[in-house]
Amino acid sequence: MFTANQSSSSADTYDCLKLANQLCFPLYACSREIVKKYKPFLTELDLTYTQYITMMVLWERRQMNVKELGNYLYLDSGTLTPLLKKLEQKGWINRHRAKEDERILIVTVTEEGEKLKERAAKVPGKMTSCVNLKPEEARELYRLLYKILGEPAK
Amino acid sequence: MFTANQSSSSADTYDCLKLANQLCFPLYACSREIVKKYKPFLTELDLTYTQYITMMVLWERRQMNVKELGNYLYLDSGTLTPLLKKLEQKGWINRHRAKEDERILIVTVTEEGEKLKERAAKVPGKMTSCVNLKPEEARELYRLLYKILGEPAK
DNA sequence: TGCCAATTAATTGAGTACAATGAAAGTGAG
DNA sequence: CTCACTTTCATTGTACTCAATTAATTGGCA
Repeated sequence: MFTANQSSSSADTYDCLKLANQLCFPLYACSREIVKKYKPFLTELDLTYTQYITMMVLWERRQMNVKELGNYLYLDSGTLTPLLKKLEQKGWINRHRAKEDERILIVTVTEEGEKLKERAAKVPGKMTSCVNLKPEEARELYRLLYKILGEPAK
Repeated sequence: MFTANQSSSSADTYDCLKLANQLCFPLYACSREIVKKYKPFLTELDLTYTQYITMMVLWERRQMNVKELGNYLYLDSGTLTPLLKKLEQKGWINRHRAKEDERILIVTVTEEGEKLKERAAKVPGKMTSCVNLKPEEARELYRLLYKILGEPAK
């Protein structure tokens, strides 16, 4: 069920095409609005949102290759390759090929990157006030989104 | 509350930075995954997702200016101007200035655009099988997303 | 061993997103 | 009336996003 039908008493042939009946649209709009709210906090750290979540995975795992990163973030090398080059330029990560398999590019966090983590730790707290959901609503939203993504929400 | 804390027995200083604790991330990933699922159906109509939701608003209202469109879609002229020019090229809309106020650009749907609507009406149904939420879950998701967007879910 | 299919990143091209700036058209207080 | 201010859209530049293609490397198998 991907159109959010509310009980329509007067059914139009094209009701299914009304923006208000789409579930995909608030998802799309909401995602962009949230990213926009992050922007001022991330700009302070010289990070874009995509760079931020990439660093987030790397801070947690210290070392990953491009394919693993892509699986975590639902991004492909077309997005990640230039993004990782930028993070390398900024001095937060290193990129080098695996000796045992030259196809694989390994990404690691530098010391500078670790320092950035300390500053970034303040970002999630600052976002708290930006969304007016009750804790149980946030948990339910989290569950539903991961259900769509086809992964157990743990 | 914008980090989706699950009861953490062993608290790490940096737990707040774990991807799994973010609510923004599944929102961002989910939005892109859904758009990706639309792609084959929309490609058939020679539409991108953003063009699709733009046409959706126009099919409903027949006539709108750029500012109104932007308010509906949470997009600005930087995105809409080139997009509308493309839709005009394809012959589905017309763009012309309002006589009473030359600043305002009015967008209307052409006859060809109306024909496209008939073909597009099949898209929402095709998406149905792509998301495995129960109807009440879809409604709840819809409500929560519009709560974040700061609008009543009607 | 040598070749072929699979794997992994990088590249390319089209299309968004969006902040910042620009330009033209209205508006309104003095 | 007029000039500063606002509104509206267009433009510019940076950064994704992703499908499709390319290139290098590896592993399997005849």
